[in-house]
Order: sequence, then structure tokens, then C-alpha cells
Amino acid sequence: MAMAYAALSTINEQADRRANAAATGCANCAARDLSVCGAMPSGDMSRVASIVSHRRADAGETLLSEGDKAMHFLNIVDVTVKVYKLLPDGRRQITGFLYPGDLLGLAFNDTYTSTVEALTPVKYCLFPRRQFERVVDEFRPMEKQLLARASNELVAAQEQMVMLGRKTAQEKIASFLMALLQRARRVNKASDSVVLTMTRSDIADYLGLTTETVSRGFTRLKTEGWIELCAGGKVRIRDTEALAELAAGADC
Amino acid sequence: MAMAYAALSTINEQADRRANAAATGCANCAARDLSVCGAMPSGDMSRVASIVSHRRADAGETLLSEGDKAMHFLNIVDVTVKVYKLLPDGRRQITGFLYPGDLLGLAFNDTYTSTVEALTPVKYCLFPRRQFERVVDEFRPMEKQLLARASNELVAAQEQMVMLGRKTAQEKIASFLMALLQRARRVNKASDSVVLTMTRSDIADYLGLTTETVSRGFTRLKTEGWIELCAGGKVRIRDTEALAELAAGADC
DNA sequence: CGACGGTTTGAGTCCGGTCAATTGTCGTGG
DNA sequence: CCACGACAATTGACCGGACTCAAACCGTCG
Repeated sequence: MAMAYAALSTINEQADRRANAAATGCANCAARDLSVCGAMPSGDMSRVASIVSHRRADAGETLLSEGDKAMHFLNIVDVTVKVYKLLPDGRRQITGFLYPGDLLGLAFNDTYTSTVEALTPVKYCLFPRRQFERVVDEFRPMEKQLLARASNELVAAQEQMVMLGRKTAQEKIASFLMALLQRARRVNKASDSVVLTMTRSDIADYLGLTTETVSRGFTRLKTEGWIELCAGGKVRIRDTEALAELAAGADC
Repeated sequence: MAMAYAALSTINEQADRRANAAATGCANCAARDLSVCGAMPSGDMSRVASIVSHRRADAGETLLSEGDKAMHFLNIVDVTVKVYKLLPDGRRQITGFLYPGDLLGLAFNDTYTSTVEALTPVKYCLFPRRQFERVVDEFRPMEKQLLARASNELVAAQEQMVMLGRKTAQEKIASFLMALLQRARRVNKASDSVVLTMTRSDIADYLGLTTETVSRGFTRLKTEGWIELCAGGKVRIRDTEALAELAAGADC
């Protein structure tokens, strides 16, 4: 197995990370619970630091391209990226949006099997594949951690298949919003709103729809009084119950 | 991470497996390259044998149910099973068909997240989760093997998402046939036909279509002269080129 | 202010779903 | 060996949800 890897974290955590950098040697990865380094024994962080390189990319920039030789493993440190695959005629399927702490590379082989593009300015850690694998060999807990993450991603992927294959447009949109809300609540317990950092077109390509259908879906949820569309891409969920039920695909 | 696990192999290999059973202590898993045991040091096969139990199920029988507590890891030894998830109102999405040697359990957590049902009479190995994890702890290569498999499954899952979200009915069917053909060719190099062990309804639930659409799709491919529908669910591919191009989603 | 990209809204079409009837296949038992 | 029943597969007629094409709207930034 050949892999290439990466991880993400948030801009407002940069201060903390810098503070830890001196101690750990890795500014970006210092947010231990957010990155693959979570499994590293703290005294050995410098081992990771020795192979990592820090990068940044602007919104719209491509980090990796499908088909390129997989030379690295990434740790996304900073806000959001989208991962997608293309069909020859340009049809696009976004397989996932990655957030701070997410790993990039578990699903790759010798060549990258997807393209990764920044949605917002993004910071990330880059690990040369060979060296990363050597580190993984040295620290057994990291391997366990990677397997656990891969396992979780597989469960999520299957959930995604149900959504793509068997849910209606309206249910897809509700599912998408609920997923974002749950993520928001993992950070801020009582949150009742989410911020859409991606365009309607991105959402459409994620849900297997068109921009128009997504837009209509949102307005319909709005007119039903279940959500509220605010400025800056913010969406307030007003009736979580109803939305959750729709997302689950309850029988009418 | 909590997991439950399993693996499959073919009936016509039973003789070999029995022959090896004496040496290894595990009749079903003895086909080493087909199972999770592929990563076991040969002298230590008895370690696996000590925790495995062998089971069989008839066609249509359920091996695992979504939501049940994940107590085991399975190794499918014998022909085909389908893995699916259900929506509350009964809509079904088949997330994959598993063949001999495939592992079952990588995508599970504390509870099974999918239901697994036998398509044909099936033999499989059952590993109690806790004990299996202990064995994995003892034999490092097994962990590597599991991670590699999980990685491959993730790549496949993303491919599946593209298919579900962005391909037309006709393209989906072509993709399905090409995938089966490639699998057949991994066994029999020059094979130009595949056997459909599953019903049209299963295929439909795998491709996110209805039985009628699948049926129409097959007949259309037949009338175009690209495939031939024989008895016993056998399908002969007459124009691999054309089918492959359609499956890839070439721009008309 | 005007230009540009993204979003919303509208009108019309079509692919795939639904409903229903027919045909085919296979196993069982007379 | 054939008749029968059960179920899978096919075919046909029709419908509707999501797509397409097109225009209007809006927010942001020079």
C-alpha cells in the first residue's frame, strides 16, 4: 500500500499552535487532538516535526490533482477544502468537504484518486509519504489511529451512498444541513446555525443535484419556516425536528 | 474504535482448505491470500484458529443486522453477500456486493452500520471482536493489511459516489457490468462474460435505480449488440470497448 | 456606479419512476 | 413429462421530479 497524507486546522488556533511550536517543533500539528499527531507520544513530536513542511493555499487553489503521483500525506490545519472527482465530460462529484483536523490521504493509492481544492485560504501540513510511513512504523498508536479514521470514513461514505442513491432532492438538502449542524455543535454545543463556505454549485456537486435544484430546495425550506437564510452564507435552523425527520427519510 | 469482522471464499476451494486445515487449524481461512490471515505469519495460524468459528448461511439469510451490537468480525469465505442500508420507509441502498476473501467489519463501529445478507449459500469465518483485536495487536502485519484494505475500500466508495451522483442510468449499468467483468478477469484472464448472482432488484438498489430501469437498460445494451443475455444470469460482453467508454462517462 | 460572479426564479422538457399487464424461468408434484 | 404456481424479468403507457435553458436579481469589489 502506498499512501499520501495531510491534515487541517483553524486559523483562530494559530496562536496556540505557534505557542506550542517551540515545545513540539510543529506549529500546525500542535493542535494535537485535531491532527494525526493526536496519536503521537508528546515527547516524540519532534520526530514528526522533522519531516513535516507547512504550506498555505488561497481559495480556489488546487492542492492535489487526481492522477498525480501520490508523494505526500496532508494534514489540513486551516478551514475548508473540497475533494472531488471528474468524469471525462466535466461532470463533477464532490466526495467530501474536509474541515480542520481532517486527514487527507487515507483514500489514495500510488496516484491521487481525487482532486483537492481550497474553499477558503487554507494552511496545511505536508508529509512526504515514505518518511511518513516510516514514522507510522515507529509509533504503533498512529497506525491504530489511521485505521480508526479510515473506518469512520467508510461508515460516512456508506451513509453518503444512501443519500446519493435513494434520497429525494429535498431530503438531500436537509441531510446536508443536518450534517453541518452536527459538526457545528461538536464545536459549539448549543449552536443553531451553520455557515456555508461553499457555493450552491459545490453543494449541488456534493448532493448529486444542480445549482438550481439546490437553490429551490433552500427557498422551499425557508418558505416552510424551517430555516432562515442570513447574510454571509449563514443559515439558521429554526425547526431542527422537522429538518432531521426530512433528512432521515421518514415515510412522508 | 470498536469493530466486528468477517471474510469470504469459494466453495470449490473447500478441498484445498480442508487439506490445509490440519496444518493451520483453520479450514476456511487456510486460503491465505483470500482472507485476513494473509498477513499472518504461517507458523502462527493456530493463534487465529483458536478464536475463529465457522458458520454457514443459506441464500436470503441475514448474517448481520444494522443496529445490532457489533460483536464480531467476519471473513467471507464462500461466494456472495450483499451489504445494504435502509431508510425508515423501506428504501434500500446496497453499498456493496462482497466476494470470496472480502472482509466485513472495517466499516463498522460499536453497532453494525449495515445489514449483510447472503445471495447464495455462504460459508464464513467469525471472529469475536475483542479477541480479534488482541490478535491484531500481536501481529503487526495484520494491522497494516487492514489499513491497506480500508484504504482500497475508501477509493472504491468514492468511485461509487461518482456513479450514484453523476452518471446516467445507462452509464451506471455499463459501469456495473465492467466492474463485474474486471473482477471475473482477475480470476480468469480472458473471460468475456459475467454471471449475475443477484436479482434485478438488487442491482437496482446498488445503482440507485428501479428494477424496470435496470431491465430496460439491459435490453437496450442487448439491442445495440453490446451484450448478450444468456441463461442462468450469464451476460456475455460483446463490445468491451463501447461498454467501457459508456461506463467511463465519455462525452457522448 | 457599473461589472462580475453567484443566486434566485420562471417556463418547458425529458429521464427515470410509477403503475400495470405480460412473459419468462424454475422448482414441485401430479 | 407436463401442468401448475410463484416469483423474477420484461414491456408498455403515463406521470412527475429534477434538469435545462434563460432571464432577472443581488452582493461585492474595483
